[in-house]
Amino acid sequence: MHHDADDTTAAATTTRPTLRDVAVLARVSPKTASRVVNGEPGVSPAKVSAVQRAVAQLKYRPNFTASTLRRANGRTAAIGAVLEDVANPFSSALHRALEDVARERNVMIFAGSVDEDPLRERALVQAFTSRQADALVVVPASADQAYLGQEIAAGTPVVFVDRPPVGVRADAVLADNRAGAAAAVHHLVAHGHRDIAFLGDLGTIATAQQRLQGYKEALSDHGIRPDPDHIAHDLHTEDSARQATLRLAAGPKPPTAYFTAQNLVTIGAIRALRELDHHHRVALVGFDDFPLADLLQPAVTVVAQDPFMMGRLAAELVFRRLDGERWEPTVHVVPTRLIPRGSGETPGPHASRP
Amino acid sequence: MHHDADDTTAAATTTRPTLRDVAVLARVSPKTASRVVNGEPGVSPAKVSAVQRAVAQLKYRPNFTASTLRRANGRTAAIGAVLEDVANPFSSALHRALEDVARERNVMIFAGSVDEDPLRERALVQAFTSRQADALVVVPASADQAYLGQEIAAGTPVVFVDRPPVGVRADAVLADNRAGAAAAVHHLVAHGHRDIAFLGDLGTIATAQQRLQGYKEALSDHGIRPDPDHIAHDLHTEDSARQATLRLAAGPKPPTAYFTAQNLVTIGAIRALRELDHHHRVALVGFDDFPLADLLQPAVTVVAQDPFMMGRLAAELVFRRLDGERWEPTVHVVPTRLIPRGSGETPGPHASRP
DNA sequence: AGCAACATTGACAACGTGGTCAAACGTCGC
DNA sequence: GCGACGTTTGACCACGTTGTCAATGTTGCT
Repeated sequence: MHHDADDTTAAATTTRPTLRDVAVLARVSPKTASRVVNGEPGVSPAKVSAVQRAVAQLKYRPNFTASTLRRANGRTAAIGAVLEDVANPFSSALHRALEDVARERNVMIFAGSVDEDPLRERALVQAFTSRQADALVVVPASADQAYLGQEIAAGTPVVFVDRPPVGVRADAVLADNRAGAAAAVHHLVAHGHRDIAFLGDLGTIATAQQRLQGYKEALSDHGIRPDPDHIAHDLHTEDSARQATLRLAAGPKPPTAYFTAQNLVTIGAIRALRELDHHHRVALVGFDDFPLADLLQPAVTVVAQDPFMMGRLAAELVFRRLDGERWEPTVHVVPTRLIPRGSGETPGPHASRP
Repeated sequence: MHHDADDTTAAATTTRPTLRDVAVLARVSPKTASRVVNGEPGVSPAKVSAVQRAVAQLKYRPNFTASTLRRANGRTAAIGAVLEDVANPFSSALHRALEDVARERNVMIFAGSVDEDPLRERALVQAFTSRQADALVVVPASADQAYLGQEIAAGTPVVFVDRPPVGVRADAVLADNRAGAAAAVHHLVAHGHRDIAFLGDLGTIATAQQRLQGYKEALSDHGIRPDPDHIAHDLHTEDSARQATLRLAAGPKPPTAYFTAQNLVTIGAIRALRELDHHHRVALVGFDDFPLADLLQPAVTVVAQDPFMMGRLAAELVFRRLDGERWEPTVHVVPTRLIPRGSGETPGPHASRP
């Protein structure tokens, strides 16, 4: 007997029963016990039930990690998600979408927050790979992900989400940031605005750059030269966005419209406009939708991404690769959708019908 | 040589290098390679650097799961979080707090969503334990968690969060639902309300029951008999809350104030009151804070929980147990805080100063 | 020189499981 | 009664790693 036979009161620290214990109790070999536990055919009914009784009696649960070590494919049925911040709505929607697809295949998710720290990104990737995650889904924060090259070469599916890979070839699922930003600007111009401010996240983030590019291109489509004084970068918190907005609004020639290129930036700008009581005369379009945007006054016009769709797509790419499908790394662009709700339709000085 | 020597182009499917490969390349025994990788003392500088060179050349990464299997304590440095829904703000704040504490100890988090499905809860617990999670943090959805008894007896720390354990003794971190709900009702009464509706989540959820209890107790403290027609249960979506609110407001004697006992319920009620244009004459206090509550008009008075604190506390309990500390299972109650913002201060018919 | 004390190293086994393969058993046909 | 065949079973080892312990090499001391 491996365990102290103490059926009534559990000992202070009982060690978990193993397949050996089951085998001993059922008077079969460990291998036969293994067969029964895994439902393999070719075991006599008598032994099957003996093993099942032993399993029930000992409350045996297989050690999946040990089994992984031994099994042919070596899959851990876990995938790692390297996210920006598990608590932010975009990341957590992504996370949930991954989970929903993974759940169908009994695959679990490891998730971690990077907080835009490249070192943290590497640490997480390292932690997930050393735990033998079957695949990685990464929202990169670093400038270069060449360090992932060996993982990808070793056959681990890696899918980038929201931001393209740099220094390595891999699948990517990206929002159409340029087009979305351009759509926002076209929308504002169509409502009579020409002095449109750009408030953006950290310049190091690829999506921030693309949104700025879309903004500039759309302006130039209308023959408008962007005013450098109306462009604010590196706003990574609500409050820095708020202060930038206050600064712009207090300037010599305040913008009549704002394109806020990220979630928190949008909210910070709204706070500032409220404080100034400008929120009903200045237009605003935000990039990325957020809960309750439709309940604010005015309701907030946004360029919505679809994080849920992006996560689902990323997960599907992961599983197709895990299923053995092969293809050249591809970028999948998920379109954005402009949702007019009010704040983006405030007429500007050049509105056709004033 | 274990690997095909192909340094320039990676083969289609290279197998990951193992400690054996490192040892062979460095011309040492696997054990010595292991010592170097783990920074153990007592290895000559020459071999240390030989092994380090081999590690770098092969880009060797330890297989943490194999190491776990062999090591004395058998820790996987991962804990499982059984949450309501990784994408909802309460769960994801909890998740983030767990991560922040765990990160200091290089422990990763497995997270999964239960969606109030008891079967899913068991499946997740099973998945985490079969992957040898060192500990579990559980927001239970089932009626009875006796099935966790063996895990706890086997020494796996299990901490319940938000909802108390049933059928098993374990640490729990709970919000003070009763007191919080009572505070909301006292607040509304103090502002002149007596017809206060209760809108609650699924009656199966312990917190919903406790909030209802706090509501009733507070009313009776003021000598008010709760009106059964003003109590609505089992509102688990925004829209069901919205419809319930519309129903109540259309009733013969509509309430002058609402206590909405959960996040989505609060938002659904707000939508309904907006539709009816009652939002400025009816009072509302919600249980659980949410982003932008202060930006709505009126800003929403809430009884705020502190999910971040709850997660942090739960994680600390987990790690103290993992560090070998022992104590009787304890319930930790985290206080709530009423944040007056406007919607809860709308004066009622019995306001002292009309 | 001789021996003890210490530092370094590797052989071996084991963690819990499953793949491989041969042994043991029964069954059938002739 | 014998060989061929199919079914059931377990012995053995390996997955990648590390704990144990003995073997080897080195140093210092008398």
